[in-house]
Amino acid sequence: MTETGRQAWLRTVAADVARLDRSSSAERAADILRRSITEGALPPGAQLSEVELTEVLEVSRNTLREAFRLLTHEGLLVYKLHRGVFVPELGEQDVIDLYRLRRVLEVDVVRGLSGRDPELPASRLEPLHDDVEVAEAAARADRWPAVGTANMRFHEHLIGLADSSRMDAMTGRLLAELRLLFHVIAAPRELHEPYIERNRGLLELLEARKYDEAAEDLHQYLLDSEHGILAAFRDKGLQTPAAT
Amino acid sequence: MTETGRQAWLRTVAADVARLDRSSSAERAADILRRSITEGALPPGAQLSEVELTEVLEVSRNTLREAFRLLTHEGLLVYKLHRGVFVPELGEQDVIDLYRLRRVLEVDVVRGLSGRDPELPASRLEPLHDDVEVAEAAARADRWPAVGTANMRFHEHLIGLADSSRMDAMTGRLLAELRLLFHVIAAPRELHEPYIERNRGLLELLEARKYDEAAEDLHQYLLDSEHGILAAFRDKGLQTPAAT
DNA sequence: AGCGTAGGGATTGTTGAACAATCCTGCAAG
DNA sequence: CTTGCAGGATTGTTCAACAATCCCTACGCT
Repeated sequence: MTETGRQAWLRTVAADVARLDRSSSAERAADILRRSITEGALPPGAQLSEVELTEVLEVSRNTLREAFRLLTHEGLLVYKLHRGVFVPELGEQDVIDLYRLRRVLEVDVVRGLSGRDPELPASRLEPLHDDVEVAEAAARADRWPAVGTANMRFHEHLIGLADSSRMDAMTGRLLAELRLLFHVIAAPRELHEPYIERNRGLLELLEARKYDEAAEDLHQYLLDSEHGILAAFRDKGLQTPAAT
Repeated sequence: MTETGRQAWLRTVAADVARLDRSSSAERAADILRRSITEGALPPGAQLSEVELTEVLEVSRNTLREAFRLLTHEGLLVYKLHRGVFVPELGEQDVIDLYRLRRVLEVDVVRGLSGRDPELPASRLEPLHDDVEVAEAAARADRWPAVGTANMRFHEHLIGLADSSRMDAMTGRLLAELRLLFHVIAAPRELHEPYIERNRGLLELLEARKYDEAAEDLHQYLLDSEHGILAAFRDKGLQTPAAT
């Protein structure tokens, strides 16, 4: 095992320990709900009944409501007063909003890599490398939702290069909302396939330390991705839900 | 915290409880705590005891915990599992992190004003105009914390020009955290005074539709502000608290 | 003395029930 | 067809009790 490989393993273990350490019932319930939402089991617009979920998740209503609050903060649920919690229905306006923020944050991170005092160690790019390979393997197995997950993780790791905890938190939320959008699109292959190759290309630019070029590439990448999602939206005839 | 200091704070809260009759209990409790934190009555690092606050705020522990969650989402409190809630202690690293995000977001908003299809109506700048005048009036009355509040509102309204709900939410949180930092700085006048004039200057550039020039000005503005806060930090000998 | 460890006290985490407030549904009157 | 009004169901809020965990102190060991 290489030295960097060992460090990657240690990071994994440390992450697991941290996950066990923070085991509160509300967060466990939130984890389960988060997966149900991001994997599409709970479609946009669905209502989450309190009594029903207390039975399934085996937690009290108070704890469940705390889990709701956590997910509300992540943008995966919305409260409607005296009516309950729902999986949000995002529209074209949300796509535009989300991608504007993605472009601002991600492009700035890449551009900021050029002026670092200690130059970025090559080992920092390994998680990105792994994500690309996972995506390629999933594509060969025709598992397109897994490709989408790997692509998203690529962008999370990309933001992680900035060493900004607040950027990490914001990105986590943005990508969670983006995942909501993916589930209303019928063609996951057409949606995700082009970006496997583009992620690899971006990674190669980063490895070559051509940061400004990479930033320009990423900017166009995100514009294209936004355009693709908007086009899929219009094909499906989906409209922005009426604001309450 | 000294015993007399704590009692003084408790009296303040009790007065607030008597004055505020409206609104739900959880939000009312959150309102009182928010003011206590942003106005400095609860210093960074202070622990908020549940039983003590239930007595003072006259709510149940569950309701109080609900208020804690609301404030946690705003970045004004942090949870430590099985240890309680604390007012976060921010350090130099947080200043750098917060200002990096402020620069990225605010400068992008201003730069994005140039390419709008319907040009920005002059009326959209009115809130900014009001904020500047409020700050100037507060300065004449030597009310420097109020100057800081008005300056912050100026930047909130600036971000609001982008019509992005997600940027608004992020900015609200960033500025709340920033306010936490102000209270460990002894000289509010030196901290806030220079930016009254700079806000007016920035506003005039916006009114003249010189958006690129305004973006450049704002960029330097935020660099200077960051530098000032970091300098004040080092004068006080404050260090970044150890990460848990 | 120094170190590790077990117990006690205090604090937080979680639960279930109870009650109030609000929304939705269906029906009847105009 | 619209309006108004019960009735039932769901959410909003509170409370008190119990379980789990942490911190601190005192004890025993080397």
